[in-house]
Amino acid sequence: MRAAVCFSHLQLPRCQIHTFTGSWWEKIHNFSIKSSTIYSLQGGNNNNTNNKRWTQKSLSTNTEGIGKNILSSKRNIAQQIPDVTSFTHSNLNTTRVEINECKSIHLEQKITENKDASKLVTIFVFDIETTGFSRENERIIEIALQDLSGGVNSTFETLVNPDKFVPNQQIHGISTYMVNKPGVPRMKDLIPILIDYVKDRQKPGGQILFIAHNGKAFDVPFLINEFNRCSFEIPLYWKFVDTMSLAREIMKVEGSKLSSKSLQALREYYGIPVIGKAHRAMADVNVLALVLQKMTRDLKLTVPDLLENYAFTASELINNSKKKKNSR
DNA sequence: GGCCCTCTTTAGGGCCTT
Repeated sequence: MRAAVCFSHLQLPRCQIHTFTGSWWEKIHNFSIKSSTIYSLQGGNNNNTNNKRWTQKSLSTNTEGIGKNILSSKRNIAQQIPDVTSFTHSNLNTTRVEINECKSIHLEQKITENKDASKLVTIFVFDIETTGFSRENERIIEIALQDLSGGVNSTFETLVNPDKFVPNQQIHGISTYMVNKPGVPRMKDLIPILIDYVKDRQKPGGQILFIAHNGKAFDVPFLINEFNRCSFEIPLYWKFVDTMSLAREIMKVEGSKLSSKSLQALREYYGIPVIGKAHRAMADVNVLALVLQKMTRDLKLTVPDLLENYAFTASELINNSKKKKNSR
């Protein structure tokens, strides 16, 4: 089994990707707030509001450096950003001050929350290869995960013994001989290892987010079926995001030339070179990690945005499926 | 199978995943 399960050890090509992905959420986060207006208090004693000066900080330009400074320390906001406008407390009526105070609290809280939330979420891009499309009749034959935080052991990939003939070798290049042999783990043996691996990567008190392309319709239901077949349940705290939803949003953007929502079309759209053999799990994971970066940048999405607006759990998927079946 | 779009919603076709 050990021969087949592979954890990364900072091999050069992967390391390059991880270095890139390790910091890109922060860049996305910076981008998302760059057009915000931030109000902060400057000067005076904190107990004497009459001496305080309300300063409006516009972050609308050149965020590459500025945004990083903002995120690195809220206290640095006033020092790093040139004033656009400033006015004293005494020039404002009470209502205006209250509104500004609310804005200040809200925006600074949001920045802090986004930053903290991003740090607490372990994001895995993942992909599976299977013997076919039917989750009932087909089996997983390869799984790959990439923890976007990077670092040692940030990738996990393994072939899986399906105990059946592989009829679609022409798609992924995985033959019956490659997987139906000793040393290749079966799903029931692999699941506990996978759960432990994910748990090990989880930050204290943090969340787990899996991201897959067409995951809602294919990867996640397939995983659910395989877990059930092996008498396991997908942990309740695992959340999933389907990048197909993001691709649809990209297509709606005015002027978008994206004509298809397939992973290959997205790769070409963003000018990402082919990385390894398409339809091998880790190769597709590497591509999706880069595509995800581009899409979230274009849609100005933060990690909290993904969790709030796009994430779903396995149980939610199961319940929705049941409701739809009952309504037919 | 789920989702979206439309010549739709009491439906059907196409895309996407292997």
